[in-house]
Amino acid sequence: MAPRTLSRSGSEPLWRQLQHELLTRLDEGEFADQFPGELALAEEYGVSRHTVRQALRQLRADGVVVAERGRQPRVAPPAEIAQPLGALYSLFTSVEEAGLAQHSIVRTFDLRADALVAERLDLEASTPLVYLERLRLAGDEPLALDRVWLPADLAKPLLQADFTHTSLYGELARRTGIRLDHGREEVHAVIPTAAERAQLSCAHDVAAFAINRLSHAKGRPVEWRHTLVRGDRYALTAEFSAAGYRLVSRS
Amino acid sequence: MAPRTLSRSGSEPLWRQLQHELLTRLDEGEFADQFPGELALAEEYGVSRHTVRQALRQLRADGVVVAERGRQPRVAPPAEIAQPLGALYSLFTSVEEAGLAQHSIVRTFDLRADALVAERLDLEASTPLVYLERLRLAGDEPLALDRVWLPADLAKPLLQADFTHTSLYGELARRTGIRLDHGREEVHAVIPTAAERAQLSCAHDVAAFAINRLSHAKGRPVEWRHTLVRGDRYALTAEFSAAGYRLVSRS
DNA sequence: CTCCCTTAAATGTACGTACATTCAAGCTAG
DNA sequence: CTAGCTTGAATGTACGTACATTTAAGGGAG
Repeated sequence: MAPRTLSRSGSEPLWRQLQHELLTRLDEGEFADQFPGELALAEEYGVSRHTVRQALRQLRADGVVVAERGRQPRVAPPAEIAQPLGALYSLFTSVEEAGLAQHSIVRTFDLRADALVAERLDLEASTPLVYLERLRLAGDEPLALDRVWLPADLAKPLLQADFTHTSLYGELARRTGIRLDHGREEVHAVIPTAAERAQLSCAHDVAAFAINRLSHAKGRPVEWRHTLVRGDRYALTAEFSAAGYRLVSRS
Repeated sequence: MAPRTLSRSGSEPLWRQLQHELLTRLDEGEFADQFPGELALAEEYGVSRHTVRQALRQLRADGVVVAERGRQPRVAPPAEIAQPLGALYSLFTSVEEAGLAQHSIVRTFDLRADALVAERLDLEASTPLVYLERLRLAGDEPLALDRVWLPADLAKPLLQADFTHTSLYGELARRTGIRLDHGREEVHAVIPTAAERAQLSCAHDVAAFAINRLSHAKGRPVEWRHTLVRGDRYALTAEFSAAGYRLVSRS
């Protein structure tokens, strides 16, 4: 193994240099099959095991790398369930925990262009987009109206999928390998239009949440979503403390 | 200084025992003025500095204890701004960042009993409560209708305060020393009643957020709050990633 | 009295060692 | 062929040392 060098005279600590080195090599997928052990890294970079442990500490705390006594160290499995956080995730787990069956009615599912959405996805106005419009039911009653746009060059393989029972994020990962890693959402309180009320088959005195979400994968905008949720069937619930703010499923 | 002992035969690592010890002593307020240094702790407990550092690592990462080169180590200032997290905090910082002046009109401010609220606060139905009802304005236009109940035995000193310009949490900390440390809130989408619309002076086609919040301080329920926020003047904005979910002020 | 330098104290970095504990693979005995 | 033992490898814990860096306090020169 070719020994690599770290600057011992620079102002940046050795362990931090090593940490960045490893993050870079991880991003390049170098350790996909196996991650080197502490002693191997210590020898490769010519530093002590103590320094290697300091460099690895944060990577392990962040779950980027998994290490246990006796085990072969490995790169953590790619983020698993962590992606679908947020109000929408909270919504659908809440329904599930309430014991209600969920399924969707696919209203529209095609390729199209939309200048407004394209702009939000940072694309040319005429770029083709995969468009999926679903009515989501929980226990046979409408709960939400869900519209999603994704760039066609990434999401075309999705067109073969049946979204009656499966989740978008699951199919996206399975068919294209794309996993959303971060995003931003806005939650508005609105009064549904007559047309929306009809689709959601809810009374005239019911308000709704309108949730806009822009999600990214590896730095690229990948999903623009607009969801309208009946206000009489759902509430956002959250806990907060010094440790932070966390959405919870209703109990 | 009396040397303290840790179990060297038990299964729990020394550093973890020490960590718990220090947390306990911190809770008892022992280090209010000054926190001992690494060498002092090492000598007091008869362990190496390495072990002390391991024990302190998490306490420092969590911000419980502040340490810097050369400085006297200290216990972190008591949580400062960390308490008022959540949708309401997000709401009012957003308004501030938008450059709008905020003030309140106090509609009601008295002592009363309320069986329903008392139950939520885990109190007897007849327990006297401090009740504060405010109309909150941002830039001279109504933004939210805010109702708060607190146990009178704790919150009586608040009655002397003027809540036209000051925040409840600030006065609570200043006058009673109580700092809320965690809580739970529910955000509903609702259509305001005619009376509420009149108070908020908003159009008939505007929805609203109804936020219920139960806050605790040191394990005791201390605040029940009900806030109605105009949906045309505010949206909840949040970012999410593998690291978690975080409410943000609008940009 | 004030400014600057020295010095002490504290944490940060980095090296070394030793042994304990755990897991997985391989080998051996039955 | 399988069960159980041995062994190697990896991380976890814990000790030690040395020096660098930063801050704050104190003392001395002007």
